[in-house]
Amino acid sequence: MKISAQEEYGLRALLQLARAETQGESLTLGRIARLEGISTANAGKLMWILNKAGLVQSQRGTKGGYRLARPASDIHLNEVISVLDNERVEAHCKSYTGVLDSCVHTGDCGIRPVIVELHQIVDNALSEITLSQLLGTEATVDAVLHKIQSTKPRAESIHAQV
Amino acid sequence: MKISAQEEYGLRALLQLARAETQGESLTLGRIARLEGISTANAGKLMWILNKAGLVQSQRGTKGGYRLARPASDIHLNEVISVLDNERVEAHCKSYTGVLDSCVHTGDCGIRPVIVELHQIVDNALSEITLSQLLGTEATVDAVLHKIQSTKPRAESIHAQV
DNA sequence: CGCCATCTTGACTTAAAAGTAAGGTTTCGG
DNA sequence: CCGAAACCTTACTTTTAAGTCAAGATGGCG
Repeated sequence: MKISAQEEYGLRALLQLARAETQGESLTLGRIARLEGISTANAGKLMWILNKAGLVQSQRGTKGGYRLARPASDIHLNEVISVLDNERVEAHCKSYTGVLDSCVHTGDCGIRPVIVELHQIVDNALSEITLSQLLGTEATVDAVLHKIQSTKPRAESIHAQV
Repeated sequence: MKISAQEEYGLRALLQLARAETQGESLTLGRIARLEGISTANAGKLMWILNKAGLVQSQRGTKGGYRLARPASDIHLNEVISVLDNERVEAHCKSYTGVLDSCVHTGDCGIRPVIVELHQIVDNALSEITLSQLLGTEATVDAVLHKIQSTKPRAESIHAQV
């Protein structure tokens, strides 16, 4: 049970956009990538998904970039996670045929209800948080960029462990 | 944000063991594999992890098999998930150096607290469920096995989608 | 003792996610 | 109308998780 890389980067990217929005700015891919600490190619893929899902709007050409498609106060985290949750696979039981309730364990499976409930709990918790609510503790785009630039490079492949 | 295959199979395997326990039985790898609809090789790997973590006890040789290391009423789902959560990677931010609080976004990152809180919510929810609580709605081992055997084979690679 | 059933262990293969690269398209500004 | 800035799209590579295989170790039972 963990958050995927796309989910985490997507949340943070949207938060950066929300922050930029308060200053009437949009953010280019390169800028988002630097803010996130990922490659522009990777950021491009991410933003394309968010764009397709209608969470952000893109503007091509000079002076282009991304901005939120809706007010930050109207974007709830559960929607973001839902969009980025890779293919939304939620159960792995190989005895499941793809048709709801047609798992051979149906009726005998005490685990599936737990998974469903778990998903609802997470969704409820995230649905109560909007991007604008997270803005309070955030620094400005420029401050973050400056901090990142003044930090020495490090390996890309290190993951946070708890 | 999804449950991994190991987590799901592990939960169900432990539930099968809890059910067997009520009849004073232990379960062999082959039996667990059939109950789960996975290969014995895969089940072996899974059970070895649970064994190493002290959740189950194994007995080799004739009349061997697995049984719960503790009463089902004493095994909470959060412990199971924790053991099976692959390497327990919980954040993907590549600007994170592996030392707690040393992410370049620290202090500017509004997302990490959300992830931490989310994890706690899930853990709390799971910590209130024990294996024995799930037993109520379960059929007997024999009933499940019979049902599985009477079901036609199907592709292994189909995943549940919601 | 010796054999069989069973778990153990590590190496290997396959499948999925993450990340990269490159060429194409659109827009703006001169 | 041209060129640079910026996004779009597809294909490819790398990494990680999932699943398989086979040889080894262990315990029970005749």
